[in-house]
Amino acid sequence: MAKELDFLTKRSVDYSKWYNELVVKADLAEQSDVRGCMVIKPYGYAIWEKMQRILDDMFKETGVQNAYFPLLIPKSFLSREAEHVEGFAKECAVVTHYRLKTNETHDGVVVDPSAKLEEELIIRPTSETIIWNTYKNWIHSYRDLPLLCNQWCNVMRWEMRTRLFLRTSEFLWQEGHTAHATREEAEARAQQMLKVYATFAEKYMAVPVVQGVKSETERFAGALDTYTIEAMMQDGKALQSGTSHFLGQNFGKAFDVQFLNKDNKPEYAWATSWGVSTRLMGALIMTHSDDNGLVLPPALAPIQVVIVPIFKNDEQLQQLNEAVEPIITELRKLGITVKYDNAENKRPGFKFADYELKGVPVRLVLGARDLENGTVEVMRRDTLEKESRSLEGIVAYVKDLLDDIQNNVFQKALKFRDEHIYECDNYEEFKERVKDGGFFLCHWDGTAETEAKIKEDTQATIRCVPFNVEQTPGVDMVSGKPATCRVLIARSY
RNA sequence: CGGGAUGUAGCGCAGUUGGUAGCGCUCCUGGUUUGGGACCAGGCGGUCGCACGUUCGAGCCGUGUCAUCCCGACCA
Repeated sequence: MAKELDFLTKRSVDYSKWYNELVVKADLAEQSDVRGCMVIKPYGYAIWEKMQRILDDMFKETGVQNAYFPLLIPKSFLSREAEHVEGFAKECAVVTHYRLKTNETHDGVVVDPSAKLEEELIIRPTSETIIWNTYKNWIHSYRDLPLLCNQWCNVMRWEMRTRLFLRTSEFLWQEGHTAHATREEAEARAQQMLKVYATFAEKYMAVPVVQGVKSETERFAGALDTYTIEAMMQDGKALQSGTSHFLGQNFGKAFDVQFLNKDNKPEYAWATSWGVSTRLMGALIMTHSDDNGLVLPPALAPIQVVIVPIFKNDEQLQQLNEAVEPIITELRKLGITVKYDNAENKRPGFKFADYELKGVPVRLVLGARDLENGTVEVMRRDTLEKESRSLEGIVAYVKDLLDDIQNNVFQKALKFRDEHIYECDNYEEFKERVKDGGFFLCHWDGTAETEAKIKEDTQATIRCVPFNVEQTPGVDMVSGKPATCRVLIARSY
């Protein structure tokens, strides 16, 4: 194995470092020279674009429309909702001036002090405030509701420590913001969008998720309820992969969004917001990758099938080109993305390793031997199995194989996750085992004190109260008091 | 903002008691190769983070400063 790829074997030693190098080597993204920011490279962005397209269609099926709101938020907007500002104040980038000027030595620029803004502008950390300030003008009657908007944009949160895709100062996401006439409708919408996220994660990303509701301390700033999908990474840590918030009337009241209901009585609008970000890329990478690099589920792979010809001279290459052409055409007719890599400046072995590193689900290899025998070598990325098959019926076979891979990577991830979910009611045992990762289902008395103690002792947090776990009576493993529910506890990213 | 470390070629690093900078990878050129990350030969590439100081002389010593990374606190 080439020296620079030794990192792939280090996975169990230092998962963070391994992840970081994989992201860079697979050509997904790299750290920008700008503090805490990330450059998403074309290959990584192609995956994100596929995610965007699928999610966007799913949103629209539920009646959501896209819109766009400003990047800059007047400082005063942010302070209108007390909990919201408290949650975000510490990580906001602030615009204070609108002009630069040449410095005294004429070899650079300085901020022009005379161009100080009367009111500072905040670069959005999330857009509830500016959107609800706008909704005030859009909502007057119950007939204006529900209002269902989504925007695809970037946001900025000045994080202390950043990691590619998982936590960067600037990140790309979508944020949906809905307004409703009734509490019931808003709550239903918040849960509906969580279901959309869960379906997307499992069906397309092949990432199994636990759906649930956050504890009060983990709740979004300004929300009454925060719903979440939690995925398990291969080191056993949890990754919050999407959230949907029921915001009650908090923002309706803060921004004075009132409407007249059917009884001609004024009422504050009910709100939800929900979002997923480029963090999903991190989930995708950390759920499926192996020692050969990335493993992409076919539904999201920018290249689903790569064809590598093996040739010794131009004549052979010509023959292979001709033999391969109908296969490519047929695959593309089925909507399959195919790359035919007949570049002469790289050797086959290099190509094999490179496409494996990039997670291409299926590889077809054709050489002079195959031309004689009418065969082709098929390799599937998820299991790395190779087989020689007849060219006859190869297109239909590959199509089925892609479906099989999509299903298999999900089943594999599901199996891994389920094998690392434990029921545990003994705190000493919990403390010992949680270090090694995994999800723990534990009885909880519902108090913030217990939550804080667990975090202090083990760095683990309550990820959520899962929806699909049968709730049995029990006692809190820390306090010994009667438990209100069984919660999911894990260390997380 | 606390605790620790590091800044030398695009990347990863070495550089001895202070004497004017080197190795591997990458990249470029030529040739031979091509069924699992090729080999040989030649070549390009550096204000040693920045500033000041000590010295005949600083990558190396001193002071300051900036930046980055790791461990905490904070987080989609």
